[in-house]
Amino acid sequence: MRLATWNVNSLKVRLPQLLEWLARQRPDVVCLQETKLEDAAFPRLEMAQAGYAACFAGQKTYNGVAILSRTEPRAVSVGIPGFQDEQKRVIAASVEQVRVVCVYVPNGQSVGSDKYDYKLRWMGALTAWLATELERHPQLAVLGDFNVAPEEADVHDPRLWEGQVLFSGPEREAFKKLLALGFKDSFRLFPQPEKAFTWWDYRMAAFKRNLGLRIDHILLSPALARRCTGCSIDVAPRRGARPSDHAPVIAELAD
DNA sequence: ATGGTAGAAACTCTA
Repeated sequence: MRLATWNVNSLKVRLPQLLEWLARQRPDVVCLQETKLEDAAFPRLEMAQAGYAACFAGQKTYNGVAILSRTEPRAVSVGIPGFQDEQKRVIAASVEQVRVVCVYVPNGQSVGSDKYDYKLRWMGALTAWLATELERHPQLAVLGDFNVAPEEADVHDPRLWEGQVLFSGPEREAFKKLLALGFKDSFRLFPQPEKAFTWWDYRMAAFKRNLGLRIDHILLSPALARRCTGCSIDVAPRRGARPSDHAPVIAELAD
């Protein structure tokens, strides 16, 4: 089973790129973030024609998450239970025997801002919820844009980013607490090239200079981590015309 | 010293 995540930064704009990428990579499950679409505008038909069922939770202008899957997603749930949030950032569904959680963690804007506090509260609520989900669903995968670079190796210039949003101590600690539940960062289960990133700012020719961060992750429960045979970042879509600022990440699970 | 770019929407906010 091939599991993927991609922050598309507007599904409306990125639909042609997504369709081309689906045809090339043939993933079984794809978690999308920043769809920026109300549910009525979700391109259900185009997805069906590409061979994918979909569940989605969107809103106008900002946020919005979706799960595409080759087979019909079951037991779909939206949001973090008990955590009041107007922003559409979480959708979960069962696909075959795997419980899939798609997350779009708040960006946080800048350290000390209201949005940063919201990000840390949000990550705390996510962690508490996932602790219970792990017990309910041993085969659990959490995929998405976490807006946190966990380690120095995940940042093009750790000294420059020290203490900055996406790499600050409290954010990295919050991410560590998530891993402490038992999840594995699938990317780090395997040898990887140096300076492997999933996001590059649109500005200052950051992609061309590979000034990126690895903030999109595929976390696997212990049972799924044992089945994982590979994880990689596909930078090809970031090179193309009118790209998202994020590249997709793909993990492979043995049957 | 607050730029640089992209997206959505509406003359600004978010990332």
